[in-house]
Amino acid sequence: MRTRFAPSPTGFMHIGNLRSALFGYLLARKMGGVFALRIEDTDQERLVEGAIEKIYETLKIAGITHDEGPDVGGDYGPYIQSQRENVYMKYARQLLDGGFAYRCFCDKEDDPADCACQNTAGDASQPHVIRQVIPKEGQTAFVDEVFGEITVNNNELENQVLIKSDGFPTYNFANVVDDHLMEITHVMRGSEYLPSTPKYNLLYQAFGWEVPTYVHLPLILSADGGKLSKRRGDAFFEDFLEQGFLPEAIVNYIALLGWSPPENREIYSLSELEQIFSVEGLSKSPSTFDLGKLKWMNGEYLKAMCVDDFYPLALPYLNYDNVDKKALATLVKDRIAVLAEIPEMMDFVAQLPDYDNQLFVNPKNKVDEAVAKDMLSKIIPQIEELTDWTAEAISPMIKGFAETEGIKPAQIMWPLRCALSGKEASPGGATDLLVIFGKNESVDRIKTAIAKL
RNA sequence: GGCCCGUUGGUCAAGGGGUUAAGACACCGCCCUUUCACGGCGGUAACAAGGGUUCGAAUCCCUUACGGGUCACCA
Repeated sequence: MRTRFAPSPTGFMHIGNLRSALFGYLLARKMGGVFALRIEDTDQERLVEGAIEKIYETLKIAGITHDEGPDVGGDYGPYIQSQRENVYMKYARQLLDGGFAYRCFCDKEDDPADCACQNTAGDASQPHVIRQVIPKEGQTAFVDEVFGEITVNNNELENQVLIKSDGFPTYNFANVVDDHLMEITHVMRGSEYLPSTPKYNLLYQAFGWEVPTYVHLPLILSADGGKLSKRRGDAFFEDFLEQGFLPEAIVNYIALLGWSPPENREIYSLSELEQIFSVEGLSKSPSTFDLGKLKWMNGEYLKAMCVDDFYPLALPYLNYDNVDKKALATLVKDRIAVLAEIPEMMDFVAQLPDYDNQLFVNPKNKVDEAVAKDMLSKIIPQIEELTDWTAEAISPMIKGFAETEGIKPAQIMWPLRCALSGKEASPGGATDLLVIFGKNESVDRIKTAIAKL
């Protein structure tokens, strides 16, 4: 049992492609088979420098490891199509000899339907392409594991180009030849290939090769019903990494797009997916990429992490001096869905925002501006006296203050938190913020509040 | 336009002749709470439409509508 991922090195990793890779990988792992990587670089015009390395890198980040490929070797190499040119020519000649293909000397613009090349010998030294002979009549049918039996009339099919005039094979040809030569048993790809699959079947037939099992995957659409696009930043794996999504969360999420697990659960590690994946769970209808749900899932992964693992991830977003960054990370870990939310959530740390006094008004906690001013003024001496600046010491101090003043703890907690953060919402309460800011900064901010009030 | 495929709440989706039609995200409400959040509890919300077949249809068939894919010397 062998599957493959066959991307073109054209730049970034499209989410749809990544999912194809993932499902091919999962199926191979589940069945104890082999997952191969093949680079389809037969379009010389679309080559992008460094794109192959990018593919290796992306798969690695996603945790999708291949057993065979250009970088890791294997018995079916080379795994880069541009290095297999002679292979394709050999098989093209075989088709030529068998009458399954012909040399076509027409211009690109000409309609191959009424081209006479099929019946003339032509001069092989002249520029030309090699086309597949498609029967004019009859039907071609194939069975797809997801979509079932699909039949098309041969007259819908074109005499497609197999070898381009530059000598390189087309995807249509190279794909069939390589899948056979590499003994790929399960072909997984997006459903956009469904309509052209009959042509590939005809090729297999012409060669007398066994047809692989087809597993076509439903498309992934964007929120507006169209395709995922580069412009809106939802098309590429890299886009999401940049936005601070965890690779594990992205992989988990896309696994659930067009596939559903046998049990009623959604959070799965890659290795768990490897255990339970099956083509039965694949659906036919296209699914919409929901950023909101991805965010939720990412948040779940963040919450499940321990602080020590989370800290290095959060560090790039915590550019603050004179504060315990790990304490900040702890505060923020369970409150965000995406790492990129950190700066906005933490902006009050570097600089106290210019807030309105209305901030202090909180009827539920029985706090108004007067109460706030009064309580803050009264607690300052106690704060200044405190020598042990830890949560263990600060918390009882505040509670004790509330007791002697005969107020609810919230009546001092709320003003403190507002004074320290200057925001309606902040990660952590008064105690957390006091600890983080330290005595001097805390007192400064509280005095600022009193002055304003 | 031809051909192919699809259609269960706003989204992901289970269910494939008899179900009060799961669950999740989002949304709303309540509770908890030293804010927000987290967490807990609850709620709104769906079988595209019309015909069949059947004792019985979200499930099977047909038609229509809508959506998508594809018709390259791109993959």
